[in-house]
Amino acid sequence: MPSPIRSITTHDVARHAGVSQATVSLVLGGNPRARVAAATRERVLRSAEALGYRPNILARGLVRGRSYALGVLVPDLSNPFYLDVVTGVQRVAAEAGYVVLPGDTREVPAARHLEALRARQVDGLVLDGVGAASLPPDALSGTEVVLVDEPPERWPGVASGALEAGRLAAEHLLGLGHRRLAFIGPASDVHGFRMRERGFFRALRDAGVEPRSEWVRRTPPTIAGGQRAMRTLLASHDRPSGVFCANDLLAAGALKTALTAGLAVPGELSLVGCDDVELARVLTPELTTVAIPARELGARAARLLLRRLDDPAYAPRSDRPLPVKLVVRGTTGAAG
Amino acid sequence: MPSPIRSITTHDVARHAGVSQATVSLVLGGNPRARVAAATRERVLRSAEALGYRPNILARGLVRGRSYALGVLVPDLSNPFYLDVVTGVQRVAAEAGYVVLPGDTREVPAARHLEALRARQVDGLVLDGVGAASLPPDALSGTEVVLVDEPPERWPGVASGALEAGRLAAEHLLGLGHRRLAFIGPASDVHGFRMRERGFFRALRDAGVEPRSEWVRRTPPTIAGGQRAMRTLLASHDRPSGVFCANDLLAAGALKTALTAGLAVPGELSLVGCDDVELARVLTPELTTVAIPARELGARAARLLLRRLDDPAYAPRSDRPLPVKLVVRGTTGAAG
DNA sequence: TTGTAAGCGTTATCAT
DNA sequence: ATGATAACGCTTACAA
Repeated sequence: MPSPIRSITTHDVARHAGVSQATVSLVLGGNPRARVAAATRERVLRSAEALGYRPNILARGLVRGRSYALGVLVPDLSNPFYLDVVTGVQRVAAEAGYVVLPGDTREVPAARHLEALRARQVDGLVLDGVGAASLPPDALSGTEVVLVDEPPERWPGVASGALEAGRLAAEHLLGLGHRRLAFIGPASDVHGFRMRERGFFRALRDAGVEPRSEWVRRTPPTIAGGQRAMRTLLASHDRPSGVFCANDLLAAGALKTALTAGLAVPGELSLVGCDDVELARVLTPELTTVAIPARELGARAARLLLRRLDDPAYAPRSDRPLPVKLVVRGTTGAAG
Repeated sequence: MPSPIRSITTHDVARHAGVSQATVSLVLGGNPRARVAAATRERVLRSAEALGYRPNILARGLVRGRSYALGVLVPDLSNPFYLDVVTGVQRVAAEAGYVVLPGDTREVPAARHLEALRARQVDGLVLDGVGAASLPPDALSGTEVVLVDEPPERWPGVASGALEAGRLAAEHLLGLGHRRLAFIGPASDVHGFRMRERGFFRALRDAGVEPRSEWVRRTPPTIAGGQRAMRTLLASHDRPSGVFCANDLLAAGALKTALTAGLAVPGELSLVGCDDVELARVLTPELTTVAIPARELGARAARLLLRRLDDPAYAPRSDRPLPVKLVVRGTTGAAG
């Protein structure tokens, strides 16, 4: 049974224009080196217009061996940061005629997403924060892959200055006179988070500040996680005076808990987030954070992926991470 | 030129199993009334497994006249409410083997999205808050459409209790003794917003409270919009004591501005939002709001759409809107 | 310059 | 119960 309302095909246009179906394809297929008489082309174009012809991208894909679809996997689409990455991919992809299928691994494991994307013949994959290394061996074989903020070992990737982000946060807090510094971040081995953490502690050590293990709180990188972690930090009789949170969601949760507990922020506690999502400016006081260019990260990933789709041998020359920037707002102040 | 890495097809499996390609399709196609000898079926299954066969959904779609893809259009994906609606659609769609192509009309107009989705042969469309009525005449023709929170005139739809939401907000504020009530909402003619507004004002009038026109602030339904509107409200020497915001983003912005201006919330100003997105519980004080079941709204829309795909004549019997619920938190208190 | 024909991977209708 | 065979809508040699 054919589709209920059959849409206009090249055959219809051909009949209407009095030419062969192949000629229609030549004219409408956007093939640059298609040589068709101006008069014929005109006629075909007019017929297509008149009938309201729309090419069937699926059929085109079938013969070209391309689906013109890209998969994007992130850990949590409800985190505005990842959503922005996806949006960046989307924008670039759309310009090239690609559609993007976003997926998030909160409820469905990455491997299952990959399975589904593969059945859909996606031409390429962008993976951010899903730990490509710990995936089933050939979950990624046969598809072009670009990684975001992961070590570019087996696959090419784009990166933000995660190490630098951690360092900036540390130096800002140190510069304000803080020495009693805590860190809140996920326990997962997501490379981007690891680097933020490493940058932070490296800067501390460089300044001769030895981190205390009880001030390193591991928790899911969500608002709820931030609240829990801050509750623990406040429960100890020996409180830190400054905290770096591995992302803004954690920071938002931490801030909430601190304020609810009656702490003055930044009077008694300074807080630095990371990402600079819109939420950061809605909080009161506004969140000091490190801005990561999420959209640009996604856009870059998409550009790299699209290039490699055309030329699998293409390797980016500059692996330089995207610049990050400290944004000082209201949650940080001089140490008591 | 075929795709670089040709994947396993039914032909490969057929060769491997020593049967015809058609038989493979019969076994693997999931056709319930396919009668194949148990031994043959077993052999085919084993071969498919061995070769790692994955059906090509695009090819299947081509012959079935289905793409197994659904489009979802919302005004703003960065609004967690709409993201939740999309997530709801996604979950249901995925279970039925459909993929969803989300689009947002912030940068690209709905008509252009529709154009692209149509070229991709999407089987159906879910539209939320994009004003289906004001689209080009045949932008939606030839596709199954389900509307969310719009008047179900030409197309079937699902709805939340938007009218009720406005009423709940009003009655809550009235119950707290507020009489000087303002409203912040978008100027656009998005039906859902209109209903929330109507419900609010209707309840006011029912209570004998006449709304003041200078306390009706129109602004884009975003955080920035909420800030602007609240700034205007505060600038007038005659301030309202309670405000209903058409969504939580507006409320978050309004709260921020009020707090920054030094107002006590809820001491001097009570604030009610709408949607109950996660953000509502991160703010300090936590936002009183009306919970709308966004995910369920999306899930319902998807279920309706999928049903109609199988049976275009199907019309839902119960149009009952999804229940909404007032969630009293910290931004509302008794009138001074 | 244009038309014919093969084929992309699948489903589905036939014969066998 | 299984195997040819003809679509699905398109692209792309190759022939005319």
